[in-house]
Formats: sequence, structure tokens, C-alpha cells
Amino acid sequence: MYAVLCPCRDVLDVLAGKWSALVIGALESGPQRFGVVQKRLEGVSPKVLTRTLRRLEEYGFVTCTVFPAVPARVEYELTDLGRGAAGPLAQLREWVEGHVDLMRR
Amino acid sequence: MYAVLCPCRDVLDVLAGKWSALVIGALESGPQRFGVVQKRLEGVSPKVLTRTLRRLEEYGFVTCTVFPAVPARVEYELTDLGRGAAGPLAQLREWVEGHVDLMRR
DNA sequence: CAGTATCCAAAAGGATACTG
DNA sequence: CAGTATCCTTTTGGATACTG
Repeated sequence: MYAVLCPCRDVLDVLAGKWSALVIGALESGPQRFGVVQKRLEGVSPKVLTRTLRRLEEYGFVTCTVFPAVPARVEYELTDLGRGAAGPLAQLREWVEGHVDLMRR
Repeated sequence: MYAVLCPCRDVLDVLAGKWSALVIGALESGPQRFGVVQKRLEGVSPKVLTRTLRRLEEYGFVTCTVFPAVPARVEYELTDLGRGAAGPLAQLREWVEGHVDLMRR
């Protein structure tokens, strides 16, 4: 974990954005369209969401499928890597929800 | 998780830095001095480490204890909240180490 | 619908030197 | 030892308008 060459560092770097973990959480329930993800995240601009999704895709957490239609239907889905990250993130979420009293902010 | 008012967002925001999760990992084994944490993290500058620690402290993930001596001995330790976050982070680390082949970078 | 383009402000990161 | 101070670059985030 502490070693510079540990792959965990890369995973953490990608998860480090303000929205990355939230996007993974939003996709936990299955493939979602761009607009749906944006709505579920409450407050993310299209530009930032696009950048976040592209990076998650680049690192292999998410896949993007374009269904040829007019207008295009684009769905984002977790990969195995994405689901692997989603587990611990869900656990963190559950733990926090059960210990809100510990939060200082 | 998706709601703006969910405390998970705050937790994720703090964990969002490049070094935050790493610092929590470094403190998992018990209280550590500033210099030790810096060495274990490999590559963090004192300024950035200080900022990271201050923020973790501010949000209640870490405590800072100064032992009066010359030179001062300063130890950082996880709080209950910090340990609560450390669990899922350790799980993520273990999962990643067992599935390095999935990593694209 | 699913983005891109543009502009800007703020935050984060990093190197190095210095101090009680 | 445990930071601060300084300077600078890169990244991130956000608002808004526009397009195939």
C-alpha cells in the first residue's frame, strides 16, 4: 500500500476525485445512461461528469456502450474492477451511516 | 450515498486527496510520528503532509498529540472514525492486490 | 440526449529553503 | 524533529452556452 509501485496507489488516485466514488456507487445497481447518472449525483456539471467517466473508463473501472439511435443512447456500466472497488465503498458507506454521530462535519 | 446531505459525501471528500487514504493506511498499525509517516508514504513533501494531516484532524479522522520535549515529539493516531474508514480501505487494498491483472494502469 | 467549448476560480501538488 | 514559508505548475471544479 505504501510502496510507490503498488497498484493500490493508482486505484486510489482514480477514486480520489470528488465524484468518482459517487459515480461508482450510482452504477452499482446496473448500467445507467449519462443523464440518469447526472441526476442521481445531484450537482455535477456535464463537463465534470464526462471527465470523471472518461477517467474511470480509461483505468478500466467502467465501460461505455453507445447504442446507435437518434438521439444516441449511451450506457455506462461497472467492470469487474469497478465492482471490486464498489464493495469496499459500499461498506464504507454503510459504516458511516451507522456512525454519523462520529462525524465532525 | 447520492443525496447531497449524506455524511458519506463528507467522508469521501476528505478521502479524496492523493494522500489521505495513504495516511490512514500508515496509521492503521498504531500511532506514528510525523517523520515516520512521511517516510512510509514515499514522496510526500512536508507541506502537503501537514495539510493532509490537518484536514484529517479537522474532520475527526485523526488526533494529534504533542509530547513536550526538545525537540518536540508529535504523534498522529486514528480516531474511531478513522478506524472505521481504515477497514473498507484495507479491504479495497486487499482486493486490488488479488486482482492486479484487472488494472489497466 | 449526450455531450463539447469556453472561461474562470480555487484547490491541490511539488521543490526547496529555512526555523524554534 | 516537525513543521513553515515561498514560489510555481497542474488539476479540479463549476457555470453557462452551444451542437450533432
